[in-house]
Amino acid sequence: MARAATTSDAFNAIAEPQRREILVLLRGGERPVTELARDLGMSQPQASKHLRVLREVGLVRARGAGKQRLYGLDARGLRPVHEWLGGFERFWSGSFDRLDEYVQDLKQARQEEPPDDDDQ
Amino acid sequence: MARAATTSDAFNAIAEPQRREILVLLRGGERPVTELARDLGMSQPQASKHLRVLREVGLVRARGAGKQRLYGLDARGLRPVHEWLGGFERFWSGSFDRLDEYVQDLKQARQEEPPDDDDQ
DNA sequence: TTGACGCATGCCGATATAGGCATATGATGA
DNA sequence: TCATCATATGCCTATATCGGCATGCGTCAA
Repeated sequence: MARAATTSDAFNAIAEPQRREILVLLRGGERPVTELARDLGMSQPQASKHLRVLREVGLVRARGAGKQRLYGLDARGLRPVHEWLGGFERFWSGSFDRLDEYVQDLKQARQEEPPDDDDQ
Repeated sequence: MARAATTSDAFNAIAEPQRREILVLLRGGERPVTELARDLGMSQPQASKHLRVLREVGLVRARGAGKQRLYGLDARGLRPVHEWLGGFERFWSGSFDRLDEYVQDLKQARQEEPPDDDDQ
C-alpha cells in the first residue's frame, strides 16, 4: 500500500503546504485560478490540481463566472480536524503540568542510559 | 517530486490514521510498542515504524525501560497545527455557518469594492 | 553462555504522489 | 465561425510512502 489518497480526508489534503496556502488566501474571498497561481508562485496546472484535491475533499467550491472560475473557501471540513487536535490541547496548556514532569523523567532516563538516540 | 516526507512536519505525520490512533492512545500515558500494536491491531514492525515517524517529528518520546521501550506523548508539536486551523474557526461558526450565506457575502463585498483587492 | 523476549530495521512490492509540459475543454467576443 | 483567454486534464519522471516478512540488536534471566 502507498500513502492514503490526498482526497481521502481533510487531514491528507492539508498535509501539502501549497494547499494550505491556497486555503489561507481564500480566506480573503473568492479568487480565480490564475490569480492564485500567480500569488503563490506556482504554475497554473499545479494550482488547478491542488484546487481539484481541495474540491474533492470539500474544502473549496468552484463557481463559474464567465470565462473564469472563482474558487471559494468552505472550511467546514476543517472543523473535525480542529476538534481532533483540541483533544490534545490540555497537553500543551499550562494547567497540565504532567508534561513537564514527564520531560524531566525523560531527561533523567537519557542521562542515565547510553545514547541509544538514534533519532536523527 | 513525490509527496512530502511524513517526517517533514506534524501536518504530514498526522495525515496517517494509524498514527493519529497511536497519539490518542498515548494520551492515556506511556506504553510499550507491543501493547500499542496489539491494541491497534497492527503488526509490531508497523507500530515501530509509525512510532519512528512520530519520534522524528517530535510528537512522541521514547524511554528505555528494561527490555521494553516506553513511548510517551509530546503533543506540543500539534499546537502549531491547531493554531493554523484556528485561523479558519470563524468560517464554521456563526454567520459563516452556511456556505450559501458566505457566498452571498462575498458577492456583495465584490460588488461594493473593486475586485482587485490586490494580492497580499 | 545461551535462550527468550522486545523492539528496530532492511528489503520488497504496489501505489499515489507533486511537478513539468503539452494539450484538451469551455466560454467569450468579433 | 474562428481566435483567444481561463482552466482542466493527460502523460511522464522521480520519489516516498505503507504494509508484510525476515532478521538484526539489545536486554534480561538461568
